Amino acid sequence: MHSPTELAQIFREKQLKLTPQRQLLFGLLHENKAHPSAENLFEVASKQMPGISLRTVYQTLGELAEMGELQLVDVGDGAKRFDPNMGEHHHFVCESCGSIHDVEISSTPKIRGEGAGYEVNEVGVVFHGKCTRCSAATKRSPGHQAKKQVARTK
Amino acid sequence: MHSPTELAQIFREKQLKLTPQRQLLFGLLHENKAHPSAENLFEVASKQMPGISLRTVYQTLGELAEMGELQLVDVGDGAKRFDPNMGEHHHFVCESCGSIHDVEISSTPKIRGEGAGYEVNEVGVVFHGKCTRCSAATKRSPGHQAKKQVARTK
DNA sequence: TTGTTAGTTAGCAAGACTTGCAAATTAGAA
DNA sequence: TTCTAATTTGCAAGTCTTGCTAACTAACAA
Repeated sequence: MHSPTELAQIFREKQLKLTPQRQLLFGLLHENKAHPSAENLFEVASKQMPGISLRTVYQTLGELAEMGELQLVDVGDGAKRFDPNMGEHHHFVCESCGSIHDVEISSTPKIRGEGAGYEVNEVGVVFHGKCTRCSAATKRSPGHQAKKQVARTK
Repeated sequence: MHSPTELAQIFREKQLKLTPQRQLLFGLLHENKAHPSAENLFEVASKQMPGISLRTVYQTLGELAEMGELQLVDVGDGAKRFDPNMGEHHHFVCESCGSIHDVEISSTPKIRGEGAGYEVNEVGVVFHGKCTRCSAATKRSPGHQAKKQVARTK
C-alpha cells in the first residue's frame, strides 16, 4: 500500500476524488496490521468522523482492493479482512483470541501428484494455532485466554 | 469418512438415530469429490427425498463434521463446502469454473522469521488458478470457459 | 468566487448463507 | 403397541455484503 502522502497523486491518476472519507479510511488502514474487518474500520472511523456510513467503508475498501492498494483476506470467520501489506506473505490465525498475524513461510508449497499440472496463479496459506500471548496465557492459567476478538462467533 | 456400511454402527455408538435423511445425506456425501455446499446437497437430496429440509441438511452436515466424518472447507466464495476426504490434503480452486479439487503438496509450509515460534495446529493451503479443462478451453477459444459453478457471484 | 457536473456518500432494502426456536414427527427401546 | 428422547421442519432472525437512488460535493473551468 502506498503512503498517505502519495494518496492524492494516486487518486488523481485514477480520476478518483480525494474525499475526506477516503482520506480517513486510507489513513486508518495504513500501517494497520490488525487485519480489520469493514465493521472494525467503521467503528474506528466513526469516532473521527461521526456519521460516516458503513456503506462507504465497504465501498472504499472495495475500491482500494481493486486498485491493488490492499489485500482481501478471508480466514473463514465470516467477515472479510483488509490487509494493507501487499508484499508476499501469509497468515496466522489465533484460535483463542482470533487475532491475525502476517507471516512469512519457508517456501511456497507446490502441488504434487495428480494436480501437479494445474495452472496456479495464487497460493494462500493460513496457519491456525495459538499466538504467543494466548499460548503463554494457557500455560499460566489453563482455561483462560485473551478475549475473542472475532466479529462473529461460529 | 467411513463407508455407508459402517454408518449404522457409528451412529449407534454415538446414540444417533439412523434416520432416512441421515442415510441419504451420508450416502450422497460419500465419495462425492465435488466439495458441495449445503445448498448443492439439498438440491440433490431433494430429488431423492422431496420435502427434505435445507435446515436438516445443515444440521446433519454440522453433526457429521463434529463427528469427524467430514471436513468443512472454506475457499472464500461465501458458502462452506463439505469434504468427505479426511486424509491430509489441500485445495485447488478454479477461478474460471469455480470447481474445487483436492491436491497434495510437496511439503507443508513452515513459518519463518518473526512468527516462527507460534503454536501451529493446522495449516491450510488453497491454490487458485485454472483447472485443466478451463485452461485448455482458454487456449482453444480465449474468452470462453466452462460456466461458473459457484453459488454466489461475488 | 461561482457554476457545473461527474463522481461520491448515506440510508435503506434486499440478497446469500446460517442458525435459533418450537412444534410436529419418528426411530428405537421396552 | 406404547413411550420418549432424538430429529426434522418451517420460519424467523442474525451476520455480512451489495444494489439502488436521492442528496451531496470535489474538482475544474469561467
